[in-house]
Amino acid sequence: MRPTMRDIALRAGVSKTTVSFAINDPSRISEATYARVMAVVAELGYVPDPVARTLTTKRLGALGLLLPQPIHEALRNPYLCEIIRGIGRVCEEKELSLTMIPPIKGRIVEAARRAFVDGLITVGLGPDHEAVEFLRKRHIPFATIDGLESGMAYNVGIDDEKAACGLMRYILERGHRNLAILSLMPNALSPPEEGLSPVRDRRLAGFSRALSGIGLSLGSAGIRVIACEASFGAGERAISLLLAGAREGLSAIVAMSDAVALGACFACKRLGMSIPRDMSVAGFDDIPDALLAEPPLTTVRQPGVEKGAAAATTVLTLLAGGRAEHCLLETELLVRGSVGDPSPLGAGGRA
Amino acid sequence: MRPTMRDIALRAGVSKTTVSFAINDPSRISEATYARVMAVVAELGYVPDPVARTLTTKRLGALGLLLPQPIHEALRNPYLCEIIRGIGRVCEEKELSLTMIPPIKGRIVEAARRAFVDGLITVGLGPDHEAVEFLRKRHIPFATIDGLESGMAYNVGIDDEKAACGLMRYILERGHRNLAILSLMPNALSPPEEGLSPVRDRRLAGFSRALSGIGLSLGSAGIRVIACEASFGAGERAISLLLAGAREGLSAIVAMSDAVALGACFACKRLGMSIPRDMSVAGFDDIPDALLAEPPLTTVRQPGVEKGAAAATTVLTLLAGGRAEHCLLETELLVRGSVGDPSPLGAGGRA
DNA sequence: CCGGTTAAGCAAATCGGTTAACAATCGCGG
DNA sequence: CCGCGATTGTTAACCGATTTGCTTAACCGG
Repeated sequence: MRPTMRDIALRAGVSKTTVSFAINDPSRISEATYARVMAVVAELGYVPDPVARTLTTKRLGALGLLLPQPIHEALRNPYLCEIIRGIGRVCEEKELSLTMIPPIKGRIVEAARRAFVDGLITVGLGPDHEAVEFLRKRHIPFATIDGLESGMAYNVGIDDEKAACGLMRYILERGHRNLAILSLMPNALSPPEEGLSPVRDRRLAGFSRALSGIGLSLGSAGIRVIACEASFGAGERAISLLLAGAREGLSAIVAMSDAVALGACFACKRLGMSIPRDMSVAGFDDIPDALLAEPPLTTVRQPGVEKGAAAATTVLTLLAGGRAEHCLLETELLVRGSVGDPSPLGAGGRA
Repeated sequence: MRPTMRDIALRAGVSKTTVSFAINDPSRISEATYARVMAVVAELGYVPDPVARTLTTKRLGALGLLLPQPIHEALRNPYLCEIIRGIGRVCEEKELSLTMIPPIKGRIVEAARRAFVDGLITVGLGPDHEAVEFLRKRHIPFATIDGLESGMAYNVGIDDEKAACGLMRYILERGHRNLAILSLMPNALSPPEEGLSPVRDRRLAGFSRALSGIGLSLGSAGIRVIACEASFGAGERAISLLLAGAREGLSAIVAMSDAVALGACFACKRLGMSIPRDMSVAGFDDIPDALLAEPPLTTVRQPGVEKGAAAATTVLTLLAGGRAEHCLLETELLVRGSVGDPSPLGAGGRA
């Protein structure tokens, strides 16, 4: 069995306290004793049990990320990876580890309960989500990413409404009137009580505002809103399915995530279409692949890494007893090659 | 402050023991008492402290992944993401969380020390790595991925030598004689004592064997071996640098990872070359992007997700006291579009 | 009415550390 | 040679749970 402090103390002929001092504060004991204790420590290969230590110090040395989906799916989402990388960068600096906490039995709050961490970060959860409520009640330091700004939780995000509106305006300015909007799922794995995605709602609102600028709405003819999981595969399937039916003049696809948009591109290409000649596609996030795609994807850049880093910093501030605040990051419309003019083909197909 | 078991006991007018029973084994107490206790539990929002519980139960409910690099860099590596996804899938099933543990002060073993986990998984560490030795000494259940098969640790991997040899044979059969091999760094962040990468060494051995089949070696004229971090950016830089000098007849680039290969492709394209007409590129791993690239990347598929899952399963087996064994997974040469015949241009340049 | 089960609840030990409070020893100035 | 502070080490309480025995009371058949 693994040696404990008692074993060391016994073998070195000192008390547990002395061993503890040798390890945590050598200045408290004589050099000779220190040497003797450490010799035994080395001999038995003793390492203090981090768990036991935690009981009194109250520090685990870990930050937790409450994932909205199973790890297996979450890491397929490049945008989420960016966020994790940002959190990781901060953890790195503070010598913390990062625990990814998937929902248990589909419930995030259940996962939050058993978390072995000093602080938590959530993604996509509004202030009335049961998990957020739980964290507040338990006074666990935490920050939300892509949640809602409220008195209930410190949030890190962007102005989704404005960004989405800007993107849609651009699409409309290019002349597109016949669109498929690939929205997000309410929440990948959510039973109703898990609450809806604040991000999705605000982006839809942004789209809506842009549309209303030219007298259209999300319900207008020619505007389809399709809920779609945030993954390449989901985007591909959604568009394949859509185009398998009548194309009905569709000239542009606007997705709420780049992963979905790239999936859509893939589906289009497989059907022999050329982008942006036969179909325009726009995304959201600016994941690394967006730039590498051919043509490079027109999208809204949002700083994923910075989001993660800001959230982690917020949690650490809270942990240190400091006063935190909401954080709103900048976005930018990146006009690249995937959006063109409405194709004559598309227009023709409509008739 | 967060309520403890004592608080509940006091308020419910029972002993701590009774509260513990109410939570862990209600059958041990009367229904009336159970109800009373749980009412107080609900009222105060009590949740047992997982850390304290662990002290006696010895189960943390978490698996740890010892990363060879900081999280920030590690997650940029799609292949590593695949591995993590595989581990995640297993964690999911067992309701465990997954802790990503970056090196501390550049030392993996230091990170292993403070890990709050039931079992660990390492990536790319040989049996003589100090971290692996530490884990053995401490009898922590663990498995290595891409390590070496040995009596010291259960390993999950592929036959790197054979796979690399197969890939190189194919390249040589297509007629290429003037190559750049993008090898891996000894280890992204390793001081010498961190040990070299077993994977790299065996793949080089495989390349070497294939080359020797036609009378060449890694040291022959026309064969360059360039160490390169396992990332898109590193591959891009390495090739940009290489091609900035004289091209010297180079007709093919063989990388040890797809990320690097894709970076190399990008660099080539930016210089106006067409793949595979002007330059052939082959990778290793078969990450999702490999198939999506244009042209799709010729590569060696190795099952990243399965690797992770197998390693996690191994650790769980060990944890349950069972007997584990090494796991050697299958690879497959995927001939796609990125490798062609040596270009006349390349051949000409050599003169 | 009695001995023997069973059920319900509790006190105390334990897990492996940290830390406050205190005791013993030493050195040194006065 | 006394007394005081600094140095070194120890004892014991504590962190928040689990778990082993033990006690008490209720119940049951004979």
